Amino acid sequence: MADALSAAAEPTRRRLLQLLAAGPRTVSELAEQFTVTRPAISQHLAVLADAGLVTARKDGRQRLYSVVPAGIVQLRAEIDRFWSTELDLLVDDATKRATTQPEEHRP
Amino acid sequence: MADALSAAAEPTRRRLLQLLAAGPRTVSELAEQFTVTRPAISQHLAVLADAGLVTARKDGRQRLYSVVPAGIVQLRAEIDRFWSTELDLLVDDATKRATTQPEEHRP
DNA sequence: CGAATACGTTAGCCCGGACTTACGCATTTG
DNA sequence: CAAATGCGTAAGTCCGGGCTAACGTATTCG
Repeated sequence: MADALSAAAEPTRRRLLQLLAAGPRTVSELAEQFTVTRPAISQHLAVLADAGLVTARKDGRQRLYSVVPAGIVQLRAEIDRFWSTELDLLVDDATKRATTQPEEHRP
Repeated sequence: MADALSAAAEPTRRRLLQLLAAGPRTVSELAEQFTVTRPAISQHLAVLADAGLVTARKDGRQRLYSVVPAGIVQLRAEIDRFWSTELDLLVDDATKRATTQPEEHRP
């Protein structure tokens, strides 16, 4: 099982996860949203599946892909582990400076 | 300026950002923490700089790299934009099931 | 049964990315 | 000034990732 964050970071797969977050979708439905071919989408889905982020169940001749909640939790954990407290403090600092002290550049 | 999330997702660069979050570091200090060579780290730092996530200032013959708060804010925004409400709900669901309803699998 | 549909899979291409080695440049130090 | 240090950069290698085209497979439908 590959690194969930690396798998999810790729732009096309990022978008796929967003689409699947709204509910299960077939491969064709997903492929419609992109300019690349359907096989390309299938391969991206395979990467996401390998990372434990999505799963598919057969439905007639369709394959219905869904997000795997446990995988999403895992992904969230990876993001949070990356996003250290120090980075949070930097964000707080930056937004505070931008909102309360807009004129701090003096000669 | 490249995609901040794609730039930050790469494992080595992820780690670089974490190290820099703790405070400014020289290239050599950073390179010590990795097995790859110093030029490799320099190149990774260049990618992060291109994405607006880090910056360097000259200090004698050293180059002191620091995190750019505005870039981190931008990165955070990208993550949040990716992390849709639906994904949040899935996480809530999954954790709730795991903590309050551990025995929900019945025939 | 044969055609059509909805896939996954394979093979192959190609480009980019991660890496190393070697070098060049500025700066400090003796 | 010369050596040493701390870098960035250039050149070249290599491998993997994303893509397409073509094919194989299961399922549905006429």
